[in-house]
Amino acid sequence: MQRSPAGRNRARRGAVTLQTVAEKAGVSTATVSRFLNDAHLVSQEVRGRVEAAIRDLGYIPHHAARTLASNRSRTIGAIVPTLDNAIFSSHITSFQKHITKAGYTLLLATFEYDLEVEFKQAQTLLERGVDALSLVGERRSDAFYALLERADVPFVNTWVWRADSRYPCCGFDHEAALKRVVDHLVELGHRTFAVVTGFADRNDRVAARLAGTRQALAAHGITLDERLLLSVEYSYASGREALRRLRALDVTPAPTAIIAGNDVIAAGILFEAKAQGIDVPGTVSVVGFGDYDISKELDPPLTTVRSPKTEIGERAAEYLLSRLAGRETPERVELEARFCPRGSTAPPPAPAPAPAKPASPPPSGARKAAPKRRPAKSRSRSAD
Amino acid sequence: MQRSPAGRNRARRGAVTLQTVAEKAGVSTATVSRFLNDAHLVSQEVRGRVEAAIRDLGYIPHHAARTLASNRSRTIGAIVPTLDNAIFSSHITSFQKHITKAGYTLLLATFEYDLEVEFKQAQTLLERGVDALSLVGERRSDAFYALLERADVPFVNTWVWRADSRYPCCGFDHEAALKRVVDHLVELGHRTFAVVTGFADRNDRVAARLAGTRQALAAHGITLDERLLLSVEYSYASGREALRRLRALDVTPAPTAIIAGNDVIAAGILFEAKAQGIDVPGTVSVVGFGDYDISKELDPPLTTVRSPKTEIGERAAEYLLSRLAGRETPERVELEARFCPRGSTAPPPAPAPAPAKPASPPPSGARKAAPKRRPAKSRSRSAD
DNA sequence: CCCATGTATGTAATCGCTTACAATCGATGA
DNA sequence: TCATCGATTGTAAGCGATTACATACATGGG
Repeated sequence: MQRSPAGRNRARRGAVTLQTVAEKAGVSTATVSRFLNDAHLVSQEVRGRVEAAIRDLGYIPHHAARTLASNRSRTIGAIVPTLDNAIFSSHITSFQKHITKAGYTLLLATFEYDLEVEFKQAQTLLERGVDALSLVGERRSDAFYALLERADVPFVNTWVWRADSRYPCCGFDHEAALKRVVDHLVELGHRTFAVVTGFADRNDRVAARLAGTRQALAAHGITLDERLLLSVEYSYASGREALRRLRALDVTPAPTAIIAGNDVIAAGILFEAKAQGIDVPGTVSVVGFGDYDISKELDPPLTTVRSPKTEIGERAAEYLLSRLAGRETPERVELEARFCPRGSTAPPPAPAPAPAKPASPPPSGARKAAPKRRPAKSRSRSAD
Repeated sequence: MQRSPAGRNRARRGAVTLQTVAEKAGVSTATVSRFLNDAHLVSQEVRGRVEAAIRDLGYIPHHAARTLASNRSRTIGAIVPTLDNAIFSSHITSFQKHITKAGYTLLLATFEYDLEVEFKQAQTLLERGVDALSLVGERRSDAFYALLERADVPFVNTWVWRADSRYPCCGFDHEAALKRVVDHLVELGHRTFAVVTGFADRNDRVAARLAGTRQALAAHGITLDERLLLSVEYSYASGREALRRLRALDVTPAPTAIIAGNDVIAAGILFEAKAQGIDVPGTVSVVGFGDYDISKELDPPLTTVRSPKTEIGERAAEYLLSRLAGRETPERVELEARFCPRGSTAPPPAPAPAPAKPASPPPSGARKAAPKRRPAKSRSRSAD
C-alpha cells in the first residue's frame, strides 16, 4: 500500500479512463461522457453496455479533467471563522447537507478570525475553482470584493442582513437583536450595564451588536461606562475571568446586568458567579447570545437570543444553488433571531445601602421609576 | 455581478491564463510554470518580470488544470461522522491548520453516522482526486477498503488504535480507557452499573468502549444487566431522557453508577438529576467520556476521560503529510486518553434498607467489602 | 419517392497547465 | 582550443474529460 513519493508519475498507473470504458463498451468516449452527464441522450441498449463497462472496470471519473473541460467544478466553498464555535459547526453541517443533496461537494476553510488569512483562503478556494462561495460577515477589504468580482462566482455574506446591503446576504439584524435585549433589561429596571463581548475589530457581527447595544442604551438615556466593556475570547474560561475582572474594577454603581457576547461567555459568567456565591439573577442579570444547546440547561437557564444557525446554512445553500441553476432568487434573506427570556434575567436588586466606601455618595436621581419588582427567583419565563 | 446560468461557456470569459502571463512577461509558459512551482529554476531577472506580470494581471492558477497535468491535487480529504460533536470540530480544526501550513486544502465530508453515506463520500472525495484521506474509525466494508486500495492514496483511520491494526491508525485504545473507568468505579465500591451509550452498530468506537466496559466488569465478577444498557443520541435531551428511563425501569438493585457514552449525555444526566433532586455523586455516580470544555464547569464537575481531539487532528495530518512527502513514518500512532476523576463520582450510598417491594429479598452476597466510605460531597478530586 | 426532421453516435478540438526533451550559452577542465 | 557541463529557457506532447460539429439512419408529410 506504499506509493511513489510525490506522485510525479505522468499517467496514473493503469488508470481506467473514459477511453478504457469506451473501448470496452464498443462506443466512443463522447457517448460514455453523454451517458455520464445526460443519460437520456443515449439509447437504452448502449446505456446498458456502458453501465456494465463502468461497473466492471470500477471506473471513477477524473474530476479535474471534468472541471477543466466543462468549466464547472461542482464544488462550493465555505469560509467560516472557526469550527470550534458550535454555531458555525451547525451552520456548516446544514450547509453541507443541502449542497450535497444537489450534487455539490464542500470545500471548507477557516481563518480563526484573522482577516488576512480569510482573504488568502478565499484566493485558494477560487483557485480551486469553486462554483460558489459562502462567507461570514460583510466587512472586508476592497481587494477582497475585487477578487470576488473578478472571479465572477456567486457568493453570499452569511450571518448578516441589512436591507440596504450592496451584496447578497443571509442572516439577521444584529443591531435590532441587541436592541431587544437592552429593552428587556431596561424594562426590568436595569440602569447600569456591563458588556463582555468578542472582538469588534475583527468581527463585524460583534461590532454591529455592540453598536445596537449602545444605540438602545442611548435611547433610554443610558451611557455605557467604557470601563465596563470587556472584549474577550469565546470560552468558558474567559467568561469566568471577565466576571472576576468586572468585580475587581469595583465601579460604582456596580452593573446589575451583564450583556455577554455569546452563550459560552455567558455560561462562564454563570459558572464563576456560582463559584463566588453571586446570585444570578438576584444580584446580577446575565444575557447571552446564540441559544446554544447548553443554554436552557444552565442554572439558571440563560436568557439569550436564538441565532438561526441551521437555517442560515440552509438558506445560504439555497441561495447559491438557485444562482448556479440560473434561477431568480432574492439577494437578501432575512432570518429571525428570536429573543428567549429565561431565568438568568430579573429585576435588579433593591438599591444597596450606601456602599462601604465612605466617600461615595449613593447615586439617586439617575434611577427612574423601576417597574414593579418580581421575586428574584422568577425563572424560566421563557417560551420554551 | 450576475453570471451566465450554468457556466456552459467554453473558455472562461477573458480569463487570465499562464499564456497571458507568459506573453506579458516575455517568456514561455514553461518558465512561468517553473516560477510557480520551483522558483529557483528561474533566473533572478526573469523571476522579477514574471512576478510583476502575475501581480498586474491578477493571475490565479487554474487548479483543475494543474491537477490534471501534474496528477497531484494538493487537496486532502477528511470524512468525519458529524461536526455537531465538539470533538470532531476540534479534530478538524486542528487537522486543517496543519495541512494548510503544508500547502494543502481540506475537502471535508460528513456522514451523520450513516455508513452508506460514508462510503459514498469516500468515493466522491477520491473522484475529486484527494492526495490523501483521513477517516474516523476502522470498521468498514471490504468494498470500502478495496476502494481505498484501488485509489492508491495514503489514508489513516483516526480515533482508533490497536497494536495489530492492519491499517494506519491514529488514536487511542478505547477498551483500555473504559477499563480504567470501570476500575475507578469498582474501587469506589460500585457493583451495579448502568450504561448510557451511543449506537454500537454504527460506531466502532462505541462498540469498543462497550466491549471494554463489559470485559472490565467481568474481570471484577460483575455482569451488566442488559436492561440497564441504553443506546441514545448524543444530546443533552437524550441524556436527560435516559435518566428518566432508567428510573422508570425500577430495577433492583438500582445502579449506583452510570457510565455515559460521552460528556454531552453525561451532562444531560446531571441536569436531569438536579431537576429531580437526585444527588450526584451522593446517590449515583456519573462518568462521561471526552472531556468537553463544559465538563469541568458542571456541577458537580464531571469525571471523564480526556480524548486527545486536537492531537488526533495534528498527528493524523502529520502522518499523511509524511507519506505524501515520501518520508518514512510509523503506521500506528498511539495517543493518550487520560482519565480525569472529578466530582461526579464517589462511593455508592450505604446499602438502602430493603426496598419497599415486599417480595424481593435484599441481594447480599454479591456485595464484597466496599472500600472505606468518603463523605458524599468529596468533590473535585481532579488533577485539574 | 424525396426531403425535412429528429435521434443516436462519432470525430476531434479544446480546457490550462506540467514536464520530458531539446537548445542555447558561457564557463571550465583537459 | 574543444568537449563537457550546469544553468536557463523554449518547444510541444500530453493529462482526461466535454462538446461543437458532422454523420448516419429512421420516420413521416407532401
